[in-house]
Amino acid sequence: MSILRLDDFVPYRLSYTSNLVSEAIARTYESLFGLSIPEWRLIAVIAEREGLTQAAICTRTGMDKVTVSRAAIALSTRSLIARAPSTTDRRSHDLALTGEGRALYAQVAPKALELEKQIFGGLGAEELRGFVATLRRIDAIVTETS
Amino acid sequence: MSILRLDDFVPYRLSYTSNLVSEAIARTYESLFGLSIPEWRLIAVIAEREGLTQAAICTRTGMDKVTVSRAAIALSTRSLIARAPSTTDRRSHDLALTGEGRALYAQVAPKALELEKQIFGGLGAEELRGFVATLRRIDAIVTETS
DNA sequence: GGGATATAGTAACAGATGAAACTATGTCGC
DNA sequence: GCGACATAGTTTCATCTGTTACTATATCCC
Repeated sequence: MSILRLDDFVPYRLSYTSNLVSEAIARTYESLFGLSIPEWRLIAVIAEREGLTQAAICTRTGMDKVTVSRAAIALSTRSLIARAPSTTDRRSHDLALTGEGRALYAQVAPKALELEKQIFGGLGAEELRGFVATLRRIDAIVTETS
Repeated sequence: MSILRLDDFVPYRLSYTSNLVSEAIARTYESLFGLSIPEWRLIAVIAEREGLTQAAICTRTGMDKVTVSRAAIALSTRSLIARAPSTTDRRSHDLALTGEGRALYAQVAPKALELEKQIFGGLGAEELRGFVATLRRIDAIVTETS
């Protein structure tokens, strides 16, 4: 680690692999369901927990509020989510899946898990657990550093 | 891995962490040296091996040829790299660092290693080795799959 | 309760990114 | 050696992304 070879430079490797995976997944979501990655993420988090506001989604997922806003508008236009003005704070909207949205989720979720398995299933269970644990540790380091 | 929670979804975790790291690094390169990530990568690979063509850089780094072209033009404009028309193929240019480019590299490289250490040094040596090995394994899986 | 400040969300702008079209050169097969 | 196809690199364009500015509502504190 004391001389610089780009090919061994960890930030580079991380970005490289992440792009590879993201591209593969984005292509699939786009072609099968017409969803961008942010849109898919919104659907996924809302499915887990109805009634989230956009701001809540931002803090949960680290997405930018503009990205979330755009995704929410797009999904709402396609009637996949409903936006009810929050009763307690009229600035925010509570987001929920519509019937249509839930139906789509029921299709996307298994496909997502299948993709995950296709890509990461080749790793041993132990290796995968360690990998994800390391990712979370890196998150913590970067977050507290900056 | 059989029910979908976004927070445990590996492609999501990977992308999340990679973005965190990339942003931190991009900020540093930009503010200290006025370099974008693609520009920095070009400098790094050319420093390792003078005389690469743009196409060679594309295959090595997985960057898009347009990205490489733009970075090469920008670096050339700043006189950080020189582009000599290849003697064997007049379509391609052999890229090399100028004195100025080498001087910049001499500043950037230690900073890059320092950043790497700051972020990844907190992991155990064994953990880090395993992490990078897993990244490479994922590359192989995704590449052969698609 | 009313002015200063913060927050939710959107809009407008600016920069980055990649696909597709294009130019110039090279290679192959005949 | 010449027509067909491939490759290096740039330009164009359409899209995505984030920063900044703005509107509307909420909160704080005197």
